[in-house]
Amino acid sequence: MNQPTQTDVAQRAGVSRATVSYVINGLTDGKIPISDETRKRVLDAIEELGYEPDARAQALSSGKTNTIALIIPDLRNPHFSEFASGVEEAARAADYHFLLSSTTLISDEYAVDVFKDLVRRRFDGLILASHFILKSKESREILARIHKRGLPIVEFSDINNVDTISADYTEATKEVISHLVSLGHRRIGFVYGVGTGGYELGLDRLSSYEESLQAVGVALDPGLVIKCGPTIEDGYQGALKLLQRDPRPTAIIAINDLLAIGTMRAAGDLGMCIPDDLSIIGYDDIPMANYLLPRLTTVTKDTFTAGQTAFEILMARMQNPKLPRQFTKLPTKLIIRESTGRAPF
Amino acid sequence: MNQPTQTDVAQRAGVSRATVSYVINGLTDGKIPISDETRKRVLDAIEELGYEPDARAQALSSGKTNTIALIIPDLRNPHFSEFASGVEEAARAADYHFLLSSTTLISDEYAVDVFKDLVRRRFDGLILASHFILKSKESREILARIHKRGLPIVEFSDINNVDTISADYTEATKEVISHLVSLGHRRIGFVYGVGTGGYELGLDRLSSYEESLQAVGVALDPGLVIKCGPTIEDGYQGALKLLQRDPRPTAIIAINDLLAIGTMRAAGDLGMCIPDDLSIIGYDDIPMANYLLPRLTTVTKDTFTAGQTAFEILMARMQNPKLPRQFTKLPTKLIIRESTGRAPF
DNA sequence: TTGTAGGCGTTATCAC
DNA sequence: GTGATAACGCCTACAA
Repeated sequence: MNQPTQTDVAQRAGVSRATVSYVINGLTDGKIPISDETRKRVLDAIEELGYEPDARAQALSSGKTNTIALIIPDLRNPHFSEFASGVEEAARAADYHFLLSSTTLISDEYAVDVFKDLVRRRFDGLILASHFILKSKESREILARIHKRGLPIVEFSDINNVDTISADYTEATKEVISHLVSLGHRRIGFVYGVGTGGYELGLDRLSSYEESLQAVGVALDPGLVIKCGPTIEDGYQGALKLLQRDPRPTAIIAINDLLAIGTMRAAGDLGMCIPDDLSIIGYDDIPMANYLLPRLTTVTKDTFTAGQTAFEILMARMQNPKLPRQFTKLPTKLIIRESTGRAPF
Repeated sequence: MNQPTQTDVAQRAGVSRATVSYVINGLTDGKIPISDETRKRVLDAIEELGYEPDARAQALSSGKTNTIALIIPDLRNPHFSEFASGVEEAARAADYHFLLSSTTLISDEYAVDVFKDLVRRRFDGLILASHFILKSKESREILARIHKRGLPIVEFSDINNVDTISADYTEATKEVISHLVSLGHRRIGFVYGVGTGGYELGLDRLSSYEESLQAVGVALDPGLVIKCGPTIEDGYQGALKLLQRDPRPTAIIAINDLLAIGTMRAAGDLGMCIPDDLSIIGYDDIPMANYLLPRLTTVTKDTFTAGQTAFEILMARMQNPKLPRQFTKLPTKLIIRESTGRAPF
């Protein structure tokens, strides 16, 4: 691409390069050392040439990249694309460039590549929604290094010594359990996912599940907990296994809505009716959840807003690196819809 | 962020900056003018410092950004995130950086901003899956300008004089219609979306719908065609309207699976059973389509692969700008699942 | 085999 | 008010 440069603009306007630079970003200061006539000539030249400043050169020269990076595990999971949209819009509103990468559910080396690639582009702040990449020693090192250099980071979990934003599922999961128990459920299955590198997702929800169950005096049955992969199909397979046990669970909790959808399908394939034969609950409240047949009971956390919030925390840290470490807990709430009902027997 | 620089590496290894540069990218040539001993010293220094070259400086200096950009309308539509994933993986495999932006379903000015932002970062090639932004005169100008400068572009439609990749829905839509007609349907509704700036999506499918219908001798009824927005909720509302007509359609075609899901929900809310009371067909075959209750009959086009293909076309163009203009038609296919059945009356 | 020097498009610091 | 000039981090002849 051969975009026009400042020099082109300067020539066309018959001024020096520095003057062009002043016109472009000098007016932010109260001091405006440029005559109106000159300024107009420059602006006209910019307009005619379709000049846009080269952000790379600006960054190089000024030391400010004006860029934040976001790493998510999978672009195709609505939960994360929702989150990413929130971050993107907030970043753009604050005039930040936005680099989005997904580690995808491939391999650990892939994640390391993604990380390195990002580091090469340089950025002023990082939002990390991928626990995955922390599994590999190499990426942990990269992360530790940039963190030590003072690069602001907001993380979605609690692994490193950085600002943290996470959903607090404790209360909501307690609600989930008491909702189910009050409907007569006692055998409550749990489906959770494993990502790349064996990192387990939803352990927070799992422990809440166990605690809440014990709190209401229901004995734990390890056979009711299924660990599977992160895709819908994985959820489907996991639920299938769970439902073929005897006695089978009368309700299943899945750690996200995708897995819950797989679970719904599994129930359907076994000829069960939701919620009459089986109650199902997910987490995330993806937009689609409210349009499924039946509408999915789920735990919401307004993921789009979470993305915006993550950016705000990052922004605060970038502006003031000395801020004490921030822990942000997002509120979650059980949304009771149509996929839960009385226990069948 | 204060990453170490080439200079740091050079000092630590006790060599000049140029030598470091050679070690980093000189070995790709057959010519390796560096002694093994020196090379090792340099590589060690890189390792110890955790040095990663600054891609911006590299780009500035070499003139090659090694970056492609992708613009999609909405990150939250599984169809596009699928496509984006395909592009991202292909790009990464080819060692290209990848800039993803979504114009989101907001405003036209927003889209222009996105576009300008991208131009500032400079890139070697562009994949444009957002017709939206072409609606605004300003963005058309930007696009025309960078195109005139010889920047390779692959587009998802046929608007400009660039390489094009698009799905050919003609055959598949013909299949859709004959499938429905053979099941006894005569009143077949059609739900399509309108994006930002009034740009109409799915006009190709609409005209195929009309032609195919006439070809089998079914009279067109404009009242059976509903134009709505692009979200699930829009599809829901649109279908609701359609279904409250008298006589109501016995089948509905939605131009994408999201709208189809909204349609399914609308039917559900009106107490209709799918497919006994109403048949529904979508387009895109998003992963979820095969897990819905009932499984959605849809027209597939392997969107992930489409993303990879788009990148390959772009790559070919970048390597050889003189290539004749490429038109790539993606094959589509009707996948009959459970959401279509005999007409009820 | 290695080092020197100029340039990529900016910004920022000086003089004029 | 405006115009040189030195960085920024890297690449690439060309010289040593």
